[in-house]
Amino acid sequence: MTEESLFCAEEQPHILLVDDDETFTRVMARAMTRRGLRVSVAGSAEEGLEVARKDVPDYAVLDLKMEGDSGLVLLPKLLELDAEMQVVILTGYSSIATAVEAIKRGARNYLCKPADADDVLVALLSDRAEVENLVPENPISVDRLQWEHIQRVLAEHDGNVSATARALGMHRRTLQRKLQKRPVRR
Amino acid sequence: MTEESLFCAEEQPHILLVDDDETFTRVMARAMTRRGLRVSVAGSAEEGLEVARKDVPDYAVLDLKMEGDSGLVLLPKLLELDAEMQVVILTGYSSIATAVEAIKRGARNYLCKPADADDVLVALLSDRAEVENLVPENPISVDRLQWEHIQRVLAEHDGNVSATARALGMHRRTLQRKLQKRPVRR
DNA sequence: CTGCCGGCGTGACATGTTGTCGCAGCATGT
DNA sequence: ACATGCTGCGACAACATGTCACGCCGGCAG
Repeated sequence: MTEESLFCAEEQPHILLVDDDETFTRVMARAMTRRGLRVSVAGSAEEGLEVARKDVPDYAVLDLKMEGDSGLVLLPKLLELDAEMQVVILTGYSSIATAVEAIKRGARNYLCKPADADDVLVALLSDRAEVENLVPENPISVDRLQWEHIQRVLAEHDGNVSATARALGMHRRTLQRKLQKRPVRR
Repeated sequence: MTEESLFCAEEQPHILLVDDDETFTRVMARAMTRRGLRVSVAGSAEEGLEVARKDVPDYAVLDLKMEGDSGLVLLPKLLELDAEMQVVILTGYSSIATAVEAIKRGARNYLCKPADADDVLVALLSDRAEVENLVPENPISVDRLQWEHIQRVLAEHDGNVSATARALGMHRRTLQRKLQKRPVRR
């Protein structure tokens, strides 16, 4: 995909970016503008909802871990405004548990940072995910497995860190440190 | 959860297990039977579809990586037989991409091996009435999960420590040390 | 209002675990 | 005989964890 405008000016699509990482939204907004979209930006889920209410977007890109509500909370609220809205979740703290939840709540796709504007557009626009050349060659790594398990148990405990640590028989301090780190890929 | 039957005999639910790992299906089938389900087993996606056509199950557990078609191919075909069927994907080769695809194709949930019968039941039944009865569930500890995963991959590589370490992206020395320790309980 | 409790975030430090390198012994195939 | 690959193990620095401790916040009973 090129950086040329993909859309004609008359029907410029409107995309909403919601992320508390300002560097990310600035770069992504610029890239999206260059590709011919009209961009709105919000730094939190609450702000994102406000913006979307005033000017309903066609597309949205949401982060998961933000101050206040997570993108998973915002997602169904956006779809209430417009059930046809195409929403992707884009986060550095990706896990299978949150991916499953995001798709169940109506997300179009789920991406891991780092991802560029083209990745996002493909995720938003591609009609059907290609067939499954996507089954990995190797089994999941132990670190990744641990991350996925922690995320799952954490979700089961509604995000309660202390309860999760108790359930896993692990020290709360240790769990906190693991959660602060980014997930390992593969 | 106990190993007591969760269901009354008159309305014994029917569950289909599809996995080419015979050890897995044997153990899982036994655990499911003990919990009061009627179990069918298939060793491939094609065989699973055949079995399901003759006797449509209420639940299904599908592996991803199998000889022939993947569980992702079987999934929509099963839902054609009965749109109400509750299906989970359970695999050692898990990834966010396949998780997203599985949910889009109508899976109820997506789990990483190793997972036990209780994990599967929770994934199948969560948000339903039955889950209330089996809530006092204790998640497996991270250490135990890691041990079981290592054993699984080790078996897949015929006990080759070096190959296993490579597949898991972990240092051979570290794997050796982990293997010398005894399995953690709980 | 106030004290108590539980959850959350953080610092500090001793101890345990891992990554990394190296070496030697054993099989296997050329 | 040689190359290759797997295994076991010692050593040590880098990193992760368990543990204790403190302060902050929000809910709730007294």
